[in-house]
Amino acid sequence: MKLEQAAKQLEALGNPTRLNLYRILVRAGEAGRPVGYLQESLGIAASTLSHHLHRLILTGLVSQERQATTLICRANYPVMNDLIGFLADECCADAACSPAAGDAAA
Amino acid sequence: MKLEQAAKQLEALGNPTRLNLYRILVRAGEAGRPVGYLQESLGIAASTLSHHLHRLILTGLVSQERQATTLICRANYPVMNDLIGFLADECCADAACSPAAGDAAA
DNA sequence: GTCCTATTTCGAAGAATATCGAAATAGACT
DNA sequence: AGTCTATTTCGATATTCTTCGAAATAGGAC
Repeated sequence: MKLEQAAKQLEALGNPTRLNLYRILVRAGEAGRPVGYLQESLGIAASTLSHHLHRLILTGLVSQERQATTLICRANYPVMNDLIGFLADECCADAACSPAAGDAAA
Repeated sequence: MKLEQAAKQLEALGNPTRLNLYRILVRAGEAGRPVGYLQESLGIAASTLSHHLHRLILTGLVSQERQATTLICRANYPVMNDLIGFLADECCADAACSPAAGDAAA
């Protein structure tokens, strides 16, 4: 993954409203959630939600599928995994990276 | 980790300049890198770098140590690990989350 | 075709961000 | 004290983000 791409995805998740939104979708699993449900859960204006959703979709973290008049939103797990992979990769590239590595000083 | 905290850290990493900066520090390992080195590597104004560095430090992702007139910056691995853990956690909370899980529908 | 629900797009206002250069501070050396 | 290097703080500007309500579109039901 390119750094620019990763930065865009991190930025997309780096907003409390969007992270919350994304979390709901992640926890919803393959079933996904309709936009209306998300709007009620988050308690924000529909237009605001649409805006955030759009950003999440642009980065590939979320996808939508139409079911009649309702739009179902789903978290895109592979994309999330790539992103986590990027972070972990950078972290472990040249350095020791264990959760409790307190004495790794040169 | 709280969602607000995670969002702040993700936002901090969600800027190409800062992600690049952070990557350099991560790859530098325990040795860290002086601010001046980072400035040359990134090719940005010292004041701009200082600003970004400050944001990274505020979220706990980076820490500094003074060595005479030089400030050494280091990536804070445990914080990064917590963040990755948060993402992975959210991802795997209620849903199957394997890199190639294409048929995990309910 | 008209109506109804679900969702997005438009337009706007205020807040926050990214960036820079100039000036200020921190620490060491003479 | 004076000077030199390293880094931050200040002040300003252009850009981007967040949020909303109002109006437009998508799809189905009568």
